[in-house]
Parts: sequence; C-alpha cells; structure tokens
Amino acid sequence: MPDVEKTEHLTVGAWTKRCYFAGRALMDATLRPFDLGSTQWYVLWHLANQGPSVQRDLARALELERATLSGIVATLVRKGLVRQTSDGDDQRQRRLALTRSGENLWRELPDLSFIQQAAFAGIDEADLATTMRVLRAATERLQALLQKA
Amino acid sequence: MPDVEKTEHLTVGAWTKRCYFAGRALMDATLRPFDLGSTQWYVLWHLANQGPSVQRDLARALELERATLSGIVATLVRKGLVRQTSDGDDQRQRRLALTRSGENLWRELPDLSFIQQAAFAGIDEADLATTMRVLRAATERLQALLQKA
DNA sequence: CGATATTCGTACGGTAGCTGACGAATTCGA
DNA sequence: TCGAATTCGTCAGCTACCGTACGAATATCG
Repeated sequence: MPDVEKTEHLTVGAWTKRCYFAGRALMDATLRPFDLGSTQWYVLWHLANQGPSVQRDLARALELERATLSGIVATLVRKGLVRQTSDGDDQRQRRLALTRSGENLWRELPDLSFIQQAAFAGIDEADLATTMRVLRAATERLQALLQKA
Repeated sequence: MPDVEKTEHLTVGAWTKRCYFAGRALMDATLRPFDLGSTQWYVLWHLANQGPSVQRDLARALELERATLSGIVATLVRKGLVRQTSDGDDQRQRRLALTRSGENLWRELPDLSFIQQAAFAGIDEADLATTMRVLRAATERLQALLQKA
C-alpha cells in the first residue's frame, strides 16, 4: 500500500505484507500442479518430518488456531493424504498421520527452499540477521500490545 | 511457523508473516469499536486524504485486485460511508467519495500511527533502513520469479 | 462504419486466517 | 464422588485475499 507511506507510519508494515504475500504466491504457484495450498504444505511437511502428531500440538507448532487447522485437516483427509484417528488415551484428541498416498505425494513434491534462497540471494548475511532481529522485536512488541488491548 | 526454521528456509518468510499478522491484528482490534476492518480503513484513508477517486485508481494505489476492492466498497456503501457514482465521461468507471457520515466517522477514528511507532520504538534508525531495504529487495526478487512462473 | 480488442466493475468460487459457541471428554476441587 | 472448570475438535460466520468469467462500455483498426 504505497501511498500509505506518505503518512510515515505502517511503512514497514506495508513491506512485510508485500514480502509475505509474494512469498506465499510463489509457494502457491509451485504447489498448484499438486493441488496443494501453502498451509496444507506446512501440515504435510510437519507430519513428514516430525512424524504423527496430535492435532492440538500441530496447531501450536504451526501457530494456527485450532479451528483453522481443523479446516485444513478436513481438506487433507478428503484428499486422502492424511489419516485422522482417535486412538489415544484422551478421547478428545485426534492423532494425525500421513496416509500411504500422502507419503507418496510428499516424495514427489519439489523442494521449496529455492524460494528463500532466491529471495535473499546476494544479500549480506549481517543485513539478513539485522532484518530478522528487527522483525522479531517488532512482532514481540505488537503482540504484547495486542495482549493488553 | 517456528519448526519450519529447522529446514533453514522460509525463516524470514515466517517472520514477515508473524509481523504482518500481528500488525493487522492490532489494527483490527483498534478499529473494532468502529466496526471497520483494516482494509476498509485504508480505503477511507485514501478517500479522506487523496480525495475522491475512480475505483480502478484506488485499487492500483492500495495494491488490491479490482475484485477485492469491489467487495470492500460494497460493504462501505452498505454502511453508508462511501458513495459510488458513475457520473464521469467513461460510463464504465465508478467514482468513489466519502459521504457526510463517512467524513464524520473518519474524524472520530483514532490515529493509527501509534502502531508503527510502538513496533519500532527504540530500534536503531540504520537497522530499520536495512530492514526496509532487505524486504524491498526480497519482494522484488520474489515478484520477478513469480512473473516467470 | 463495423468488427475486434480492451477496460471497468461485479459475481462466483476458492484459500487462509480469525472469533465465538458448542458438545463431548477430561480434570480438578470441595 | 459429584459438580464445575477446562480442553479438544468442529461448526458457523466474518474479513481479506486471489483467479476466472462475464456484461457493458469504450477504444482501435481495417
């Protein structure tokens, strides 16, 4: 939102937004042939690398609301990529795992690390670290402020 | 998405996401008493400060798709805050302007600059500039890559 | 002048987030 | 031990994005 910069506020906000959306769009474009959304990819990623997981834990790990994850999981189950069972000692919980076809799909998926690499290729290592630090600090301040409100 | 950092890619992507969402959440929380969403605020902001505008121009200025803006505008018109007329020489275009009640509401709205200020208070000016530069460069690379795909 | 291409706004469908409410299951306290 | 609080997953409803398709209006070109 370029014009907003004239107000001298929300400028970095505008760039975080642009950067976030650009990255996600590229992710989505890459995953489109596989009929996967970016968040669906994160779920598969976690299940493939961290193994089966209780839905609640997965939500915490991916920083999603339970309700949000619930919808994603429903989609993945419908596609036959993920299995949702309730075999634990706590009958409220649902355990998630990749199905055979989910594992097969995961093996076919391209490596997405090229996105991060392309985005920050040629950028000074120290500058990247600074950026991370600034964003982390800003996020923490914002979340703290949100807490109080 | 913290765990993702272990893959050593998408780490900055995760922070831009967190930062963007945290900022937007704070904006939404501040605007909630006025029953306004953050994008609705941007539209009012533009109309209040840049004056009436053709819908297409507004979409370009706010970096929104025409379809997206169309929905936002419909909501604002329904609330009686914005007037949508087609009085130009080009009968396809719709000219947008604040209504009287829209102007009144705008005057009542709090200044949102405290969000940006709070987020980056105490952060070194040079570091902030570096962050802006890195984000801008990354976004441009990502968009260029998206273009080709 | 008439056919074709473009542009504007809208409609529809999809993804990705959120909140709030709810039933079922579990835990905690008195 | 029994009632109250908490937790888990889901549902419904909202904002905010996207892409595609479409009708109407305009521009362009032969």
